[in-house]
Amino acid sequence: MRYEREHKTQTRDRIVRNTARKLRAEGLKGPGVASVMKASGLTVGGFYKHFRSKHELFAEAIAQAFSDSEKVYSSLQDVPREDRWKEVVRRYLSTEHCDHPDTGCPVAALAPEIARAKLTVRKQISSLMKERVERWVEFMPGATAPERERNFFVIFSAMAGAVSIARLLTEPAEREKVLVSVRDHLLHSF
Amino acid sequence: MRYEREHKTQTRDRIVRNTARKLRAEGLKGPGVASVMKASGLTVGGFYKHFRSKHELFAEAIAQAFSDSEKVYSSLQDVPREDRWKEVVRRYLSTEHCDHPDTGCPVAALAPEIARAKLTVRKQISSLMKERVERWVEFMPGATAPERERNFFVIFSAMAGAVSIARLLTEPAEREKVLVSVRDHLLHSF
DNA sequence: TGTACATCAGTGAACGCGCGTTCACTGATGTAC
DNA sequence: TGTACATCAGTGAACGCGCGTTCACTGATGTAC
Repeated sequence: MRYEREHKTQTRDRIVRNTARKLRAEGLKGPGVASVMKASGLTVGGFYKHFRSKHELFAEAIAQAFSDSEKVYSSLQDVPREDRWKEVVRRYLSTEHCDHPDTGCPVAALAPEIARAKLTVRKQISSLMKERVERWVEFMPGATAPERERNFFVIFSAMAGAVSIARLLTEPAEREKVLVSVRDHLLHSF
Repeated sequence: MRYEREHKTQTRDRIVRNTARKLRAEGLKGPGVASVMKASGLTVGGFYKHFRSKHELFAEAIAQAFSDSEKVYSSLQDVPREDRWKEVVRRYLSTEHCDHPDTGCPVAALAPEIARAKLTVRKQISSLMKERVERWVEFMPGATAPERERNFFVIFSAMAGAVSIARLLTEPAEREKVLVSVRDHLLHSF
């Protein structure tokens, strides 16, 4: 079977996207090569036609997870500029997000594992984080730019922490209590 | 060689403590049986004289990590009751804590991985978390008990999130900015 | 008091399994003649 | 127009290594006689 021009690129992209989800669901040491290929309807052997190594794929997949989670950004066009951060807080601290790590924020799902990764991966993520800060800071509450940056760190830390903690609790009522407490606090203190 | 009465218990305890540190440093899938035995000056073979399986040890070690991190509690006797939570915030968000995951808070070091663990482990951690809440709530800021509980969730989420995020950044100045921003915010908004 | 035996924490080699990687092969389609 | 060959994404078996677990063995000391 011979394929159309774009076929290989599309397959590669599909593998990266599926891996981005699997990593958030199963952790950095969760999915294996066979598993990510199967998730894309392929078999192990073909893997090295697309990637030099498992690490190459994983690095791309983490980056993909970061840009996935930037999609919220574009879906916020209708919301007034000054209310956008509140909408982000509501969505980030929703039961929906808490229950679906695989399509959610990679920081809440993977931060400690990324912190232990090789320096090259960490550097890459560090700069993705920097980009994220720059993109979001303008929507944050606060009178001056440095103040908005500090508030970004506070809001983002509180949200990521809350979701990480909620996810390790087993009782839905407890999980909800954490999410709601932090959500209410953030929405009322800026 | 035959050993004194307490020898075996002490050895077992030493393995658990070393594993508690290794898990926070290397993650739940980091250290192997050989590695934790070596860290205690022993060889692989003896492992199953102390534990039924690697999972049994790991479950105990996570619990150990939780009770390790409760030691802060007892070192706070000199601090006036109403200032204790501030001292906890300062220590939790210190460079010292950020740079030493292995002796630090297991939530900041392992939360997402624990969230993915087997239900039995998660249930155990869930109840350890509940105990932690109960122990700390009385020192939290707030007029009423429910308010103090909500504030505990906010403060703890923000601290754990900040340290997790700081740890994945590569530049010390950036790490510090996150820690300081969150610390100042928490100390000034309750 | 002396000797043979039991005890048991710890050793180190071996086994089996999962996983990353390699490799010879497949087979449908485009191209050369 | 028809036929032989090249291409190349994908297949599936095999290899090697690490790791959890098992097991026969060690050797120092306590105990029985």
